[in-house]
Parts: sequence; C-alpha cells; structure tokens
Amino acid sequence: MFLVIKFTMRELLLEIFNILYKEFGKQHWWPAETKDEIVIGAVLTQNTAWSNVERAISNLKKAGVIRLKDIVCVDESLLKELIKPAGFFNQKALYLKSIASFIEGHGGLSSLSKQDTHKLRSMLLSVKGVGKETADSILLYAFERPVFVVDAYTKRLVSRHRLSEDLSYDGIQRLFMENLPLDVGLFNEYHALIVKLAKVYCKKKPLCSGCPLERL
DNA sequence: CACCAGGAATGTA
DNA sequence: TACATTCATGGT
Repeated sequence: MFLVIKFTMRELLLEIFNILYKEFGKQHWWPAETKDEIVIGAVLTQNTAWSNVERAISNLKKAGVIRLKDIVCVDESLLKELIKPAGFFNQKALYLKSIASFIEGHGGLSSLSKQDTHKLRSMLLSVKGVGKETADSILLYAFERPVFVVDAYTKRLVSRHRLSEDLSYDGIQRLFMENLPLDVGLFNEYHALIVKLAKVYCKKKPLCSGCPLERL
C-alpha cells in the first residue's frame, strides 16, 4: 500500500518558494536605483542577458539619459548607440521612446499609479514594445502591484514539475495568482528566485541535476 | 562553430 | 488560435 500524501496547489507552490528562498535568500529585485530605470530595464532585458543590459544602462547613465523624460528628448540615433550592447537596438530604441512618451504623456509614473491595476495593465499592453511579461514586470516592480510575472523559466518550471497542463502565459499566471496570497513582496521574490535558480542550475540541462527542486 | 539570454511584433494558415 | 520568422549583442 502506498502512502499517498496530497498537497494542495497552494502548499506545493509555497513549498517550492520556501526551498528556493532557503537556498538563495532575498534577491533584492528590481536591480535599479529608480522607478524610471526599472521601466527602461524591463524593455532592454527582453530576450537579453542581464549583463548586456547593465552595459546599456551604464552607457545611458554616463550620457545623462536615465530618466523617462530624457528618453523622450534624446536623439534616436544616439539612443541606439547607447543601448547597443543590449541587442535589438533598432527595435528597443523605438520601444523605449514609445513607453517613455506614453508614461510622461500621462503625467509620469506617479500620476499613472492612481489607476487600478487592471486598467493600468491594459494601458501598458497598448504600448508598442510592451507585451505581457514586460507589462507585468513594470506593474510588479515599478508600480508595486501584486501581479505574478511569467517568463521562460517559469514556464519551464511549471512544465518540468507538471504543475499545470496549461502552459500559456495566462494559464501559468492564473496558477500562481489563484493559489497564492496576492502579496507584492511574495511575487517579487518568487519571480526573482526562479530567475536565480535558472541562472545557477538549469541553463539548458533537462534534468537540473543538483537543483534544489530535484526532489519534488 | 553553435547556442542561449529575465520577448514582442508581424505574418501565415 | 497556433506557430514561424525577425530582431542583434556578448558570453559560454
């Protein structure tokens, strides 16, 4: 006879979080000095290694182009040169221009923060270059709203550990948001810890050997 | 040399 | 709706 231990999805997701938190500790995300910098970094890191984003942000700071209002004003070809290390610089220069002019055109982040989360999300999604993950990253880390960010690593985690059949963005986001307390601090650390896990252990290895979640 | 990185837009069926 | 292609630099 088997000893069958049934976990609720809530308990399982919290257990995964506890394992990761015990292993890696607090991650102190988002790695930026200002809210404006979070928005800029969210666009620059699209399908790009963070080390390359750091070079781009370093260039922007040296050039004095680190506030969203600076992005609006700066010459586009200069902007492309500054962010070149982050890759896709033609697209990303355009994307930065569009999100910066959108936010500044609405009175800045402080004015937009008066909107409720659902409305704010749809507004962000209407901006060229802002998809679901970028919008949710901005909502969680810049606006401090309890929104779970789903990235490629999150999908891989859910897939490998068979936490859900539905591997779509919305399906995975619902999995976390319907089974966990809607807590900004929890979602902040959870997403950051998943990225940390991937960087340390699971680059491309199918079985994650040595990974702290191996026993799950 | 190939492959990947904290995606999104666009086009096709 | 579900895939395929394109965008581009720097590390492994």
